[in-house]
Amino acid sequence: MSVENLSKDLERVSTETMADIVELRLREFFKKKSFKPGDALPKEMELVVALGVSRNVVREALSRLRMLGMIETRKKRGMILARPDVLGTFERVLDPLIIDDHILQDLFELRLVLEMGLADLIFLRKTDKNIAELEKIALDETHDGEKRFRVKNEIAFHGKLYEITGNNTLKRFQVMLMPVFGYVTTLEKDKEYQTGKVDHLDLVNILKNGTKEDFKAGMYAHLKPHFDSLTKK
Amino acid sequence: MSVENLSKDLERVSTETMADIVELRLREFFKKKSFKPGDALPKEMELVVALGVSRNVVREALSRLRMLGMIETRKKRGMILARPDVLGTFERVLDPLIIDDHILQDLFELRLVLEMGLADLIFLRKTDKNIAELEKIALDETHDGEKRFRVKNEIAFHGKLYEITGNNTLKRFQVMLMPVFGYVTTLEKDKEYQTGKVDHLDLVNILKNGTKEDFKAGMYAHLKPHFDSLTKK
DNA sequence: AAAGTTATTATGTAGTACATATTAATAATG
DNA sequence: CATTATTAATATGTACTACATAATAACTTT
Repeated sequence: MSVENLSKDLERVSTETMADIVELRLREFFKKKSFKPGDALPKEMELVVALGVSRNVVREALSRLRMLGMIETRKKRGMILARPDVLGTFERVLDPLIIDDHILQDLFELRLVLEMGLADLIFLRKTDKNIAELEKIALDETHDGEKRFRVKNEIAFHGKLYEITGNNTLKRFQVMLMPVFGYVTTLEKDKEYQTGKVDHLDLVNILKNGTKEDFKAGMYAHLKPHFDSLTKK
Repeated sequence: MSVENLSKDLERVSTETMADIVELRLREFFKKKSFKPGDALPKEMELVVALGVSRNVVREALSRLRMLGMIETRKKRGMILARPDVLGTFERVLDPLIIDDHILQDLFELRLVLEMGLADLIFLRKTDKNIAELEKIALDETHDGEKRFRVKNEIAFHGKLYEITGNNTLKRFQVMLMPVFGYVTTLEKDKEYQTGKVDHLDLVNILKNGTKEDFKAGMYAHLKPHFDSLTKK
C-alpha cells in the first residue's frame, strides 16, 4: 500500500494544542451566542471551569483574540467583544522577507488588478479639488534618475489615486502592498527600467478631460512595463 | 484648555501588556537578525532570561505568532521561523457581524474594484479549456427566481473568473469576500433585484470573440446595479 | 555495527500566589 | 442629605513551580 493511499485512510494525528482548540471554541461560542461588539463576555475563570482547561491555556487563546482586536479586556470590568481591525492583522504578516515568492507574485498581480479597477470609483468620486491636488503631485515630481526618487513619486501619485476613491480601506490596502511591490520590482532590477508611454501628468489630463475608458486605457499604458513582466504561467 | 488640546500634550498612558511588548520585541528581533523561514529560534527559557519576563508572558506572545503561522514549534526541537499564511489571518477576523458597517461598505467596493480589474489578467491567461468550463457554468445556471439560486450562480461564475486569472491568492481573496458581499446585498433586499443588462453568457461570448475593452465594458454593465448603489460620499 | 535502552531536553499543561487597576460598597464629613 | 474619602471586592496581569510528553542524543548490549 502506497503512502498516499495510507494517508487517506489514516487520519493525521492532531497536533493541535489546547490553546488552538480553545481559541476555536471561543470563536464558535461568540458566533453561536451572536455576541455583538460591546457585549460583555464571561470571566476567565468561568471559561476555565466550562472548558476544563488551565487558566494558562485560556489566557493564551484570549491573548490571540486580543491581538486580533476581537476582544478587549479591562481589569475588573472583564472582557467585551470588540471590532477587529481587519487590515491590522494583515499588516502583521506582510513582510516580503518571510512570504513565499509565489504569494509575493500573486500580491504583485493583485496590486495591478486593483489599480486597473480603480477607474470606476475614481470617476464616481473625483472632484476638482482632488484632481488639483493630484496634479500638484505630478508637477512636483523630481525627474531625477535615481530609483528611490522614482519610487517616491510612484507612491505619492498612486497613493493619491487611492485616496480619491474615498475608500479608506482600499487606501490602507495600498499602503500595505507597497513594500511587496517595491520588493518585487527590485527583483527585476537587472532589467532596464522602462516607464510606460503614459506618465502621471498624462493621467491627470485624462482625468480632467477624458472619459472613463480613456483613463482605463491610459492606466494600462502607464503600467504596461509591469504587465509585460507577467507570464502566462 | 480643551480636552483635544490636552490629549495632544499629554501622551496617553500605555495600556500595553507585557505580552504585547514581547510580541513586538520578538518581531523586531526576527527582522533584525534577518531570520529566514526554517531557521531555528531561541528556546523559550532563553527568551525568558533575555527579556526578563515570566515564561507565561513569553508563551502568550509566542502563541500569537504561532497562530499567525509565523513560527512553528516542535517538542524538544524548539521553534523555527515559518511562512505565515497571509490570507489565513485575514479570514479569522472577516466576520460580517462584527465588522463595522463602513468597513463592510469599503470591502464591498473593493470587490467591485477587483472584478473590474480582473480583465487584463483574464485575457492574459484565458484558454479555450478555461472558457469552455466557464461557459458550462453559465449554461448550467438555474433560472429559478429564488435568491439563493441566483447567489449560487453568481458565486460559481465569478469564482471561475478569478480562477482563470491563475492567481490563487486572488481566488482565495474572493472566497473570503463572498460573505461580505452577500451580507451587503441582503441589506438592500428591499430594493427590487435588478440584473445587469449583460448576463453571464454574454460575458462568455465576449471572452470568446470580443476584445479586452469589450469585456471591461461588459463587466461594468453586468455589475451596474451594484455600481448604481454606490454614493458619492 | 546494529538494535535496543536510557537520559536529556524543550515544549505543553496545570496550579498557586500575588500585584494592580477598577468598580462597588461603605463610612466620614460638611 | 449630598458629597467626598475610605475600604472592600473583583477580574485581569504577571511570576513561579511542578510535572507530562514527545523528540532527540547518548549510551549499552549483543
